[in-house]
Amino acid sequence: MSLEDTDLVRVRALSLFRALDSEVFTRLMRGAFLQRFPRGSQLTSQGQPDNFLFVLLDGAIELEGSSSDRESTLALLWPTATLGLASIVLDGPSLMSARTTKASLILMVPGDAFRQALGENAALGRAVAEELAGCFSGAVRSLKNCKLRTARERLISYLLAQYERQDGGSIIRLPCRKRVLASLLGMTPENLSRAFASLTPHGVEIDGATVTLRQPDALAMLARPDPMIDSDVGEGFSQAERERRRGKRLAMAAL
Amino acid sequence: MSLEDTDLVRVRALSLFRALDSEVFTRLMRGAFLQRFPRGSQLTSQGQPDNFLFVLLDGAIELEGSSSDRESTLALLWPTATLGLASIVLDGPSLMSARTTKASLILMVPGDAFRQALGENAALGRAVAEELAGCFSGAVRSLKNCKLRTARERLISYLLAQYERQDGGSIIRLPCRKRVLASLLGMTPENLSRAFASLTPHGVEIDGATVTLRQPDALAMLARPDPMIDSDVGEGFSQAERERRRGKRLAMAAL
DNA sequence: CGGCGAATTGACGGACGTCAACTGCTGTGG
DNA sequence: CCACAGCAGTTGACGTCCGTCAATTCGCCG
Repeated sequence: MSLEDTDLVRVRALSLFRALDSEVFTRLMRGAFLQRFPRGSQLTSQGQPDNFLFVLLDGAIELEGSSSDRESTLALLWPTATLGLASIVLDGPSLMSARTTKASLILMVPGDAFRQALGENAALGRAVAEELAGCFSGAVRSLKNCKLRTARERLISYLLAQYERQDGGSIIRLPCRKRVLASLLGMTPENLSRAFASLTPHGVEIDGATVTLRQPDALAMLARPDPMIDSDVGEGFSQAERERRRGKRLAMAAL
Repeated sequence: MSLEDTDLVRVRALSLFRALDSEVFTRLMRGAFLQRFPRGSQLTSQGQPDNFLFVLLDGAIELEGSSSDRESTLALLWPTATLGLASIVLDGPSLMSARTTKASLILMVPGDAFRQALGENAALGRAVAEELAGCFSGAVRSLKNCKLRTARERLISYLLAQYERQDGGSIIRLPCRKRVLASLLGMTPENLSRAFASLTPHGVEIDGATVTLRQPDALAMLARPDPMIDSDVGEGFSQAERERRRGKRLAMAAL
């Protein structure tokens, strides 16, 4: 599939590419192409070489780590996130396995062209550095989330973070199946179910993927949300994606 | 304290600075200075602004995360590691608290000068991107270590990683107090003590900070070490530091 | 309508944290 | 130089959190 203008504009607006000269940008995009993937497509496999930088334009991606037959969801990606930047920069193996959880539209940028441009262009270098610093920051927050909180606290913090982020008052739509959420939060589906049940006395009502928080303040007392952890935990490591959300919040605030 | 030539040579050899023009390097170093810190000095505090890039030339640093009166050691840094790169690049708050665990010699590079040079110099941009990609990779490995293994498996993997890394045959010297190691591995000191005890039937002998592995192969069966996790887990997120170790291993292999 | 997977619920067990007591080391000051 | 305070480490008893296994229900899609 060729690059349509509307898609190109969206890519151009990403923090990774925004500061680039038109000439460098077009050179990068010359080798790039758009691809549609059905739900469940494996994009990368942990430990395998990674030859493309992915930009998720539409759909959803699950990042998963595995070791000796155990698996865990490490993050979920939404538009407009990037994937694989660290592997491309280091020319090393993929850190995580990635697979689409919805039919997705993905821009694929060849890694070698990207690496070459990186060595030649200071603006790209800076943008990549900022993006990777954001990835690192996200991973450190996930690590703290995992080491400093119990499973129940992680669930509460997750719900409160979604509550802050989504606009619909005290009503939240879970963005993924519960078993995926459980893995993301580092627990079993059974335990997630019980944790949800234990929150009903605190004003949490669950109906399928719809969760209503009747007493968010009471929940905050149970988990002590922490801005140095909760901004965007487990919601992908991509700075571009964070920016998109920040922009959305600002746009809403302006109304 | 002023920059001595011998120290300057060590800094110049770091992957972060190696590819730089002499002119850019000297400009960066013009505002930099060396400082000695006694054991226990607080270098950064989680959430506080971070105005220096630290380069640990001598000593040791513990990185710690905290949230609502709980604390956890996230990594240990040895020479020649860098600290604070992500915060400097993003001009944001410190992600973790850092404090020296030994008397330390540290090069402090002003953050604003560094940020400015980053925007102007492609070689620096690339070096920073690589360093941060390494940091991200390290953090992701720590996250997998935490989510995919039990406490006992983390200990075994840690011992095996140290065993691979240190030269002294099957004898390991723990690089930190056991309570710090426990926190790094995500367990309590009591539990670490019990985990050690449970390994004696498998050829692990403990004498203070000295650990002897009589049957490393048997240990590997108990934990299934994984190269996509274990390279340098919890041993700092700095690429420069990893390189130093790789160099050491290569130098040893050459003997 | 039938089957499959997601989600829930219960019973059970294991891993790990907490509390307390005890030991040994270390550094410090009389 | 030694006494002693204080902390690191170990060990035991106990409780809690959470994983495992199994049974059941529900919704979805063939």
